[in-house]
Amino acid sequence: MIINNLQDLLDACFKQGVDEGKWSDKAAGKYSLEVPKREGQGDYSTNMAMVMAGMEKKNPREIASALVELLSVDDSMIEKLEIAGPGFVNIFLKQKVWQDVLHSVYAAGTDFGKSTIGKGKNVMVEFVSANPTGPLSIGHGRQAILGDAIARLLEATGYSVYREYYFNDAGRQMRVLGQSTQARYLELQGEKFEFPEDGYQGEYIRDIAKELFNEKGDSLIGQSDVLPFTEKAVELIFADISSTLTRMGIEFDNYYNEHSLYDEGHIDSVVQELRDKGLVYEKDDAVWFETTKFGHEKDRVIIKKTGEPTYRLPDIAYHREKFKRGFDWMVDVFGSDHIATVPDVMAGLEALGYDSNKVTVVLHQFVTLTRKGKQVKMSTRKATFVTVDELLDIVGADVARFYLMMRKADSQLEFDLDLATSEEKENPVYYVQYGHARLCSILRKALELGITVPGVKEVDLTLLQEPEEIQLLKRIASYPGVIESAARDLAPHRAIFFLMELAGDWHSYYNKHKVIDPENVEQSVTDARLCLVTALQQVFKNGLELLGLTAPEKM
RNA sequence: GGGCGGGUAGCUCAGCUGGAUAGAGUGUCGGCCUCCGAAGCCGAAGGUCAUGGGUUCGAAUCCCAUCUCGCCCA
Repeated sequence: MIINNLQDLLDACFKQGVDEGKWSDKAAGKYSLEVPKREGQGDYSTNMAMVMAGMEKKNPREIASALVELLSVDDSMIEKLEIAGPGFVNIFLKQKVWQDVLHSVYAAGTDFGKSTIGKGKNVMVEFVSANPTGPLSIGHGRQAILGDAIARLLEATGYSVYREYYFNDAGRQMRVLGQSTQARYLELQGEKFEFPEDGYQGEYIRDIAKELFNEKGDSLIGQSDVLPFTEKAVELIFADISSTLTRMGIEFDNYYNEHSLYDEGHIDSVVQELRDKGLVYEKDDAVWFETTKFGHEKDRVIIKKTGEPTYRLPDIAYHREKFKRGFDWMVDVFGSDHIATVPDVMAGLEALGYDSNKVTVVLHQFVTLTRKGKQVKMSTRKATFVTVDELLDIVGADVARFYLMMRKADSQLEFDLDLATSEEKENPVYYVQYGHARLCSILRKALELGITVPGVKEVDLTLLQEPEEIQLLKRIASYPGVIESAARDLAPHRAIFFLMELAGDWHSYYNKHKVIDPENVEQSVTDARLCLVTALQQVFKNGLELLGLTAPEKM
C-alpha cells in the first residue's frame, strides 16, 4: 500500500537524521503520517518536525527543512515537498503513484481490500443470542447485522471466524412462555383460562396455540403440565428466528444451549474451582464470589438461597468453555443493557486463570423507532414492537442491513420507519447501489458499441489526470486501509461511509466527464477510463458484498 | 446514590492514535437531461463542537467539574 511505503521512507529519513546527529531518537514512533483534510496540503502530511521541536528545543521549521532535505532524495514517489503552517511537511506524490493503483485492483480482483493481518487466528463472534420468547425485534436486528458485519470484516482481514448464538430455553422466562401459550390454547377453545400476569401478549402466541390445536386437537385441555406448551412455543419461535436470520443473510456455525453447561457439569466445576482458590464464601444462605479481589466495589452472589445460580455463573462458565475450545480471540456483541454482566464475567475469567483481554465486548446502544415523528416504545412482552421480519417485508434486506450498520455501536440509532418505508425518499443504499449499476451500464454500452474493454496493461494510465480521476484513484487506494481499520476497531460503519464517499466521487465524475463519446473523447482516453470503470465496479462490488449487500447491475 | 454510553448544522449522524479554515446525508432555496441511466450533478444558506476550567506549539478529540438524555445496578 502507498501509505506503508511512504511511512517506511519517513522512518528511514528519521533514522538517518538520528545517525547524522541532526536530532535524537526521542520522537521515534511519536510522529504521524496522515491525509490532510484540505486540498493543497499535499497527499500526505507529517507532523514530525512539530513533535520533535518540543523535545529537541529547536525551531520546528528548521527541523522541517532538514527533513525535507532527507525526503527529497526519493524520486520514485514524491513530486513535491512543502513546509507549511506551524511546521507540517506536506508531501505531494506523483500522479503515477495513484494511477498505478489500478494495477493492484486488477491483480487482486475480488480479493482487493482483503488482508492477512488476522491470518492463523481463530476468533469467535457471539451475537444475537436472543432467548426464544418471541420474534426478533429491531434491537436484535441491529445486533444481528452488527455482529455479522464484524464477522465479515474479520474474515476479510484473514481471521478464521466462528459465529455462535447462545441461548437459554429453560427457567422462569420459559415457564411464563408456556403458561401464556396454554392460556391462549384454552381461550381458543372457549375454555376457562388464566393469563399469567407478566405473560407474553403478542399475537404470535395465539398462532402457536392454533398450531398446537391443529396438531393435537383438544387433547391438551386437561393438561396441567406446561411443558408441551413451552416446547411447542420454543420450537416455533426458533424456527421463526432462524428464518428471519436467513432472510438477512446471516448464518451461524453453532447454537449453544445454556442448559448444556448444567448437564455437562460446567456450572458446578466453576463453583468448585473458585472455591478451591478461596474466592467463594457462604453468607445469608447464598454463595458469593469475591469480585472485590478484582477491583470491584462489592462481592456478587453467584448462587441464590433458592439454589438457583444468578446469570453471572453460567456466563462465566460459558466463557470458560469458549477458552477451552481454543479460540484466540472472542468478540461478544451485546446490547448495552448487558453492561452489568461484563465486569463480573471478566473477573470470573481472571479468577479461573484466563486472560480476559482475549475477550472484547462490543456494546451497542438501542434502536429507537420513530413513526410519524413519534417514538414507538418497544417491549417484547407487551408486543408493542416492530419485528425484523416486518421491517424486511417493508424495506428488504439491503436497506435494513445498510441502515442498521450505518451508525457506530456507541450511538443510538434512530430508525425512521416513514423514511425507510417511503419509496420516494432518497436513500443512501440506492445511492451506492446506483453507483454500481451505472458502472455496469457503461460497460454494457461499450459492449453494444463493439468496444472491447482493454486490460490494464494495454492502456496508458497517465491519461487519467483529470482532478476527479485522481480523486477516484485516491479513494480506491484508501479502500484496503479502511477495511483494515474497520476490522481492527470492530466498526463496520466506517466501511459504509467509505461506500457513500466512493459513490459521491463517482457520481460527480460521471456528470462531468464522458467515458464513451467517440466524437469528443480520444479512443486512448476512453480505453484508460474503461479500465478505471472496471476497477471501480470491482471496488463497489467488493465493498457491498463484504457487508452482505447486493451489487445490482440494473435498478 | 453508583457504573457505562451519548450531547457536533433545522433533523439524523461521521470525525480513527490530539493537527492546519468543522464534515456528510437529509431538509430549505436556486440552477443542470438534443449528452454513457436525473435513484444523479452543481451552487447557496445553515455551527459558541452542551457549559466552565485545565494539559500544550495546537483540543470536537485528552484530564477535572457541572448540566442534560439513554441504559444498567442497587
